[in-house]
Amino acid sequence: MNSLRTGEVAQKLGLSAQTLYFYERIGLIPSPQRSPSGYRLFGDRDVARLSFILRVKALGLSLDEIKEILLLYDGESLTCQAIRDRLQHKVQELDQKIHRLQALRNELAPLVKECQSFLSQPSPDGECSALRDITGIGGNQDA
Amino acid sequence: MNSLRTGEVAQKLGLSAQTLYFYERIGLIPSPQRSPSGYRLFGDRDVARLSFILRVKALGLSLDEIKEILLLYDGESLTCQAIRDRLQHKVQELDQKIHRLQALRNELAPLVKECQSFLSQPSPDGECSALRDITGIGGNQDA
DNA sequence: CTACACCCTATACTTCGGTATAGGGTCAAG
DNA sequence: CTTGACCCTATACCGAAGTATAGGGTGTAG
Repeated sequence: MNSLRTGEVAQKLGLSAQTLYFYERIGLIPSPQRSPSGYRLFGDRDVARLSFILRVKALGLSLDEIKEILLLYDGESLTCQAIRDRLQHKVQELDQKIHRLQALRNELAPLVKECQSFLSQPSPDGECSALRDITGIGGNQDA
Repeated sequence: MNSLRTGEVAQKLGLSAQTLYFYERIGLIPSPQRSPSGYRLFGDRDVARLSFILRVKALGLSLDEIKEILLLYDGESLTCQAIRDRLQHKVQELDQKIHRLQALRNELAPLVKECQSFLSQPSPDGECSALRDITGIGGNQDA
């Protein structure tokens, strides 16, 4: 039944005290016990819950997603299935995001190359095609 | 010299009027001309500038990055080199982001598989290893 | 003249995950 | 008793890219 104060927990987990207050405020963790003078006293379970939060957060889940998982946990209905569904959903989201970023990258990269080749070997008309592609007009479209 | 009012430009470009005000406020576009009664009148160049903004934004540059490019443009010093530097920087950023997301995905995906195999073929101890991995303890860590 | 669509400004609010600040209380050492 | 480290609450603020709302003016058709 060892209990730690806010600063100690913060230190131990690499958070700031303010972040702990914040997590409490948004309902990610329950209000811990208090000492007679009002200091928070975090028990082992509180610290374990926070560790869990940090572990899952490091996996890339948002605080809201973690909160949802913890609600299941609090209701003792944290099943393998429930976790699986959430993780799978997250993996799908990541896949989508990765694809979108790759598409973007593949659109951008050729433009860089065009610029590069123009710089090393300017075309006769003195216009970089990438610049034209992007601005949609010539070098300076005032006209 | 056809000029469009706010709503018409918004409609044409798929923005809201509020967004146009916003772009003006943050200095992304100059204040357009006004009618005697104070209505904004967007000329061809204004619309072209907005199109450019949207085109580049769709490539994934932030409004700040676009603003920076437009400053060069306004100073008539929008060189191929300047564009190239910015684009290349952006491509590098995208590469980093993609790698981080992929690392995340590769950490998450095996957990989903573990859950899957547990669901189809529960282990004798009745515990899903992924769940154990994530929570750090058993199904319900109160103890 | 009135209704209605459209326009204007200014301000506040949104999401996300906190951080920063102000203003005060508690506790142990010296 | 005072100093200093720690703790508390409440509130405001950050970036990004807008959205929403309030409260008012304009322009035109009936």
